[in-house]
Amino acid sequence: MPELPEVETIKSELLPCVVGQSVTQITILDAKLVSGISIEEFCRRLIGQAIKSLERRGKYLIFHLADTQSLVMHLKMSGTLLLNPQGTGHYVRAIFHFSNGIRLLFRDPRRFGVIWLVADAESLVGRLGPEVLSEKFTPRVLVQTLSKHHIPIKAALVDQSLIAGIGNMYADEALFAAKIHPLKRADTLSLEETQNIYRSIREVLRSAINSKGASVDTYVRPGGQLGTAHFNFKAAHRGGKPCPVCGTPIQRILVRNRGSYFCPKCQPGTA
DNA sequence: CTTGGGACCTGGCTGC
DNA sequence: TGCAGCCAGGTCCCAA
Repeated sequence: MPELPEVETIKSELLPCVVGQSVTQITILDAKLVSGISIEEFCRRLIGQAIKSLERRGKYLIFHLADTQSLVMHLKMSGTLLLNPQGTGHYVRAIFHFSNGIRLLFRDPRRFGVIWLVADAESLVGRLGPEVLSEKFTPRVLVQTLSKHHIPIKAALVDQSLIAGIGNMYADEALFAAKIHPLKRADTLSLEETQNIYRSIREVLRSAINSKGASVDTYVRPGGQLGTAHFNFKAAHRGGKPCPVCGTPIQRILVRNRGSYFCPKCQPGTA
């Protein structure tokens, strides 16, 4: 599942291959992939454009183009970007060719991913909250944000309009590390609990970036290698398995209709 | 306005 | 073996 560490890894590994290059040819294999404009217009406006820079914002990947348009991609759950893979393989929804001969494939079995070509990327990412790893996201910001919402802390952490970048699995990992029950209401947390969550979020995400993301499902790096962050998971996707701290079986519940894993002994609480 | 839950999508896995 | 049903989940949309 591409969350912040996965998209950040993709950005870093794509960057040296595409920045400074121009798009020479595009093949769209799934008409649903491009949002807002026709395939014809998409290709006409994009072909010949040089990639000026590559940026991650939340879980969005933004290719800034020389003419100030932006090519924006969201991989959603099963999207991956592959550089010069051997063969083509299944589930490829688009192929981009670059002036240096590189081919970039958008592979996406569940077909949730979306691509936009927009004049201003802010129209898409402007509603996101502060970047979770940026200097703007301070403990004080988290305290103020959480105090305004009477919703489960797990739901608050994955709400991109509150904080940009945290997804389902890393929210579970951060709450495990902070020993907070996922259903505890955001506005009922103590200052100390919130500060623990803040530290845990940053640590979990930085560690996952160092591990090049978590290959729990379809995620692979652009070169095809797996990430290794999932080997460090203590709660996420470990239903029924022993808690690494106390041995109690990790429990799975639904929070906002999303599978949520936690240790009922280390993260006591409420419901 | 706030909060909660379903829809979208499909491959892989489990259990009868 | 075959098949129904569950599970993965980011974001949008609608209902209470």
